Amino acid sequence: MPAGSTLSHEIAEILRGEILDQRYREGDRLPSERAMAARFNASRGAIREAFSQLEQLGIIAVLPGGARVRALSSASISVLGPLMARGVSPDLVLVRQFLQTFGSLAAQNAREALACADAAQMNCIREMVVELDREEGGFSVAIPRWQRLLEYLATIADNLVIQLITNDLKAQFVAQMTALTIQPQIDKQAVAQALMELRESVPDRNGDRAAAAITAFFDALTESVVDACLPRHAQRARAS
Amino acid sequence: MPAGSTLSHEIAEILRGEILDQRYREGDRLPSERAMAARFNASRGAIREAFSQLEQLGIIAVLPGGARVRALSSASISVLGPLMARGVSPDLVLVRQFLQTFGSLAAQNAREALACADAAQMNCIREMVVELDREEGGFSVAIPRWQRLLEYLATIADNLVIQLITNDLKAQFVAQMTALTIQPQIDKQAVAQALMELRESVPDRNGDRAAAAITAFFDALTESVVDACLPRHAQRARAS
DNA sequence: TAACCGAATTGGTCAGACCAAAGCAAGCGG
DNA sequence: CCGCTTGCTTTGGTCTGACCAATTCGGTTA
Repeated sequence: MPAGSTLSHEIAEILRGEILDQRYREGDRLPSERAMAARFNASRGAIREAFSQLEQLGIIAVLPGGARVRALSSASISVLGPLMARGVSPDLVLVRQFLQTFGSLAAQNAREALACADAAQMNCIREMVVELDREEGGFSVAIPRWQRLLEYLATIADNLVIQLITNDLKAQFVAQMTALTIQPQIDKQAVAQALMELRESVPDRNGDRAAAAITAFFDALTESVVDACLPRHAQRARAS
Repeated sequence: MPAGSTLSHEIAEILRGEILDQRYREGDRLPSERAMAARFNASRGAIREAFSQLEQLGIIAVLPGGARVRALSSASISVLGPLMARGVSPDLVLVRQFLQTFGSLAAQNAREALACADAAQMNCIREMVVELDREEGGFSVAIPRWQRLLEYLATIADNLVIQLITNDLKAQFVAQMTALTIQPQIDKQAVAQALMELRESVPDRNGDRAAAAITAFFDALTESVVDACLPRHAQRARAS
């Protein structure tokens, strides 16, 4: 995981940025390994390792005759982080898409969790939902509680596919968000509504309804986060 | 994407299999690069490239002192394919999880698509839904139609995050499924129900309901596929 | 027993070399 | 003038052997 610790990682990082910035267009042939070695004052081995990483990222295809830039749409999730971080501030469209997607997966986790939780786990869920209802503290207090609930639901659902995806997504996204230090003004009414639905759906083991509640929560969260980001974008536009 | 074309890819593939088969336990140190080079009768460079691929896969961490096996839960999505294919037939739990997850993402696409489609696109969607309702042909005719609809919804939603995820998922999964040649007996009543909900929700632009319909479809699909796989598992158990 | 130190090991990088395949341009024949 | 073949050049894939810094590990010492 240490990104820029070794030379080959650093080189890969630089090239990744250049490719995501469209400095090489899709289908273009990258400069040869030897040329890259000369450019970065490195050995061919280091370049090859960097290329190998970019290949795993899905943004280049290295084949005899030259390495070629692939379409962004065929890349791996791991490009999302760099992609979001490309500009001065994260791309709002991507932020929205990320939160919505994350919400869908969380909702699915809830669905599965309610379908397979045992009595003790159901109790625990109910307690966490009640806990969520206590209103003291604002955004910074409520969010960690939601996180705990969602993580617990994920534990119960035990869906490896979702877990692997959210791993990747978190790795790509959390760094961006924590660096933002924004203060979202979340729509309390919408959250209260979602919470009520959640509280009612849990005892009934109504997975679909719980999923809908979590989706509603993420809808509200998405809007608030995007809104909170907007001023920064205006700021950036002014600066440039 | 050529998997076993080069030596380093082949080595990576072998080692990946051994790691996923738990031949090295989590946290274990892998044999050194030099030892691997001796084992595979290859150069250290080739081994290093193979290790680099496994590192990008998230199943090992290579750091000074030795390469260590990481927890499966911290791996990348790309291990799902090899993981499912490990046994003689795909792991049913993973198949179920995969389909459910895929369904969630498809449902989210539908939600977003209905929220942002223009008039022409709405028309197109409506037509495709009607097309779906024509009952001639069985599973093998209906599925491609659903695929087209879902893909079209994905095009309209234009959610890059979901697209990248489904890219990975498809790449991991499709190979497994097509190799199965199973004949799922899908619950026609459930599908009809979902279809009706879909048909009603589209004109209203009711994204939530459309999403629910698609989720319901995938629930039915999941059950039918898993059921269709069961005999094979029994067969496998008998054989071993 | 516990802290310490040094030798062996390990990953990271470099240099130079060879091969097979792909790319390319000049030259040939039509 | 066009099209094809030839042959040179470039490119990726691999190998060898070497050096460095950091980690590991075993034996020694307090």
